[in-house]
Amino acid sequence: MKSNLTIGQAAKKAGVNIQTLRYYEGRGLLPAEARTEAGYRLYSEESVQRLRFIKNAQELGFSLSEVARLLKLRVKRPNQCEKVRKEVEARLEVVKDKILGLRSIEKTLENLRQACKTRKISSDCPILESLDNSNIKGEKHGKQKQ
Amino acid sequence: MKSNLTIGQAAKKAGVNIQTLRYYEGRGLLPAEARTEAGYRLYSEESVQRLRFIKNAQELGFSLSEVARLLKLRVKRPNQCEKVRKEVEARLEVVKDKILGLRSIEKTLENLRQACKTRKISSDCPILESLDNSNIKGEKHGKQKQ
DNA sequence: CTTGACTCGATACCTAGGTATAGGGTTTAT
DNA sequence: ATAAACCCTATACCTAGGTATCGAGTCAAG
Repeated sequence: MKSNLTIGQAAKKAGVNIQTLRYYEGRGLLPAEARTEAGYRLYSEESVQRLRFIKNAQELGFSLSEVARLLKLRVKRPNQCEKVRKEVEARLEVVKDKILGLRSIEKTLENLRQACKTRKISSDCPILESLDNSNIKGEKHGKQKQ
Repeated sequence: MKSNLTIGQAAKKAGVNIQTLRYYEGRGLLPAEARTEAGYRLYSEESVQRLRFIKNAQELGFSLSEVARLLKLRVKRPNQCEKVRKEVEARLEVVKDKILGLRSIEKTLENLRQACKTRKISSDCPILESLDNSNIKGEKHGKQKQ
């Protein structure tokens, strides 16, 4: 189905503000698709899906420009494969780093939950143990000495 | 060790701007600890650890107020256990949701990488398949209105 | 055919999270 | 003992990501 929603309907379906759609269009995150005779924007289901993707990705710590990079990923012509593959690898690394960071927090929280059950006092801040100095992530911007 | 760093040293160690430390202090993310006679702030290793935690957590999509909630988690007195445990559960749920979202993107990217290798054309945007309606969690998106 | 809801583009405004600057005191190395 | 390099508070400014408003056109219902 190619539902052809008005901007208001699309916004409602995606759970965002109308102005946000126009803003995203300006930023190239949402294609400037069809219009009615009168110039009203028309949206498809895919646009709604895109909106939801954008919102979800933002919650995962991606900026709008990072989201744009993710949305651009696709193999349009076979000879571009290598270029796309490289970009996919790069995005994948970022995603995997984030997962590691979250896993680390998750583990700490689970330990803390356990500590709660056994009523063990934690004098210092346990959450600091996750994501600490031993920072999992790439560290390509240089480290510092102690 | 209680290294007692100046604000500049602490900032450098954590890889952030000096003003950021003062800003965080204002927001209650960083304790307003000791000062020298002249009123210079002094920081411990733990403050540096805190700064790094904050920065990492931001990359994972936590706002500063969410970071504050994470940093407050600890069992101070045994009779507060239940309250803490509840908050831990809540944070844990958020973290697990984020992990699911990222896993979904990860999987899609890995499929795409595979598709690259076999030079398979993807006419529509594959990344949209992740995080879509498949958004496992409880739909807290309630708002709009122009 | 009018009225209310909706849309348009353009512009102004807002919040979060910083970053820079000004004016003044402190510490340190020369 | 003086200049460079820090630090202080306070205030101004900046970017990202929207959100609200304005005047004007459009559409659907009565």
